[in-house]
Amino acid sequence: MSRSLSGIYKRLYSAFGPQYWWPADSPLEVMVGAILTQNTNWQNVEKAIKRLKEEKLLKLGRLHKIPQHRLASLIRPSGYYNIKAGRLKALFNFLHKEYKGSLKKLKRKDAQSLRNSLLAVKGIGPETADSILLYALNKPVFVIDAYTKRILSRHHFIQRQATYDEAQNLFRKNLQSNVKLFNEYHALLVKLGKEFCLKNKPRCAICPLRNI
DNA sequence: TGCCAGGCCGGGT
DNA sequence: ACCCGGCATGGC
Repeated sequence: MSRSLSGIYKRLYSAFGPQYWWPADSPLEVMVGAILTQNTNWQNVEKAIKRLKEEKLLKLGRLHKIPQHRLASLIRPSGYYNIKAGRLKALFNFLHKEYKGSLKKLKRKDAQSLRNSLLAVKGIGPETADSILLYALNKPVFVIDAYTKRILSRHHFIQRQATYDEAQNLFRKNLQSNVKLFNEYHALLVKLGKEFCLKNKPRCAICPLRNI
């Protein structure tokens, strides 16, 4: 039974319980965090977001106005700060221009066309786009990240070199399309990955999924 | 101490 | 269509 994706979900949920993702106070904060966490430890992202909050800057109007170099210095703890400041600016520009900062207008669009628009923003790739769709806009889209791929491949659900779309299709075809499920499942996979499925530990004797 | 973290882009084959 | 170097800080 655990050798199915829904069985694995049940096992993970039993082991770890709800993860309460995404840790943020607003959809905008989710979007900012989604870019800041690109190839970056979440702890560092928290430091950067804390600095933005201290300056009361987590509002689209303010973020859209501040100079990029100032934004870069504020998000410094998250690493790649010059690159990320540019990517954030591209996102803010998109939100401001296309939707005048209106979350309602954004959410009205269907997931597919929204995904395409997000992917057209420089600095937003498939994982960042899907994180925004799922965790900021509550669209039923499964997020694939490095942990998810590593876990799936180590348990022989996909090849090690499988593409993003291949991994995503696996979930899409084997699970009900459900925002709450996709939210919790991906969060649980990250939790598992951080604790038991590290890059430099190819075999893990105590993985909660070991006997699937 | 060196390795790694909730990716993505641009240039080269 | 892949493959690779670059981007950078902070924790263990």
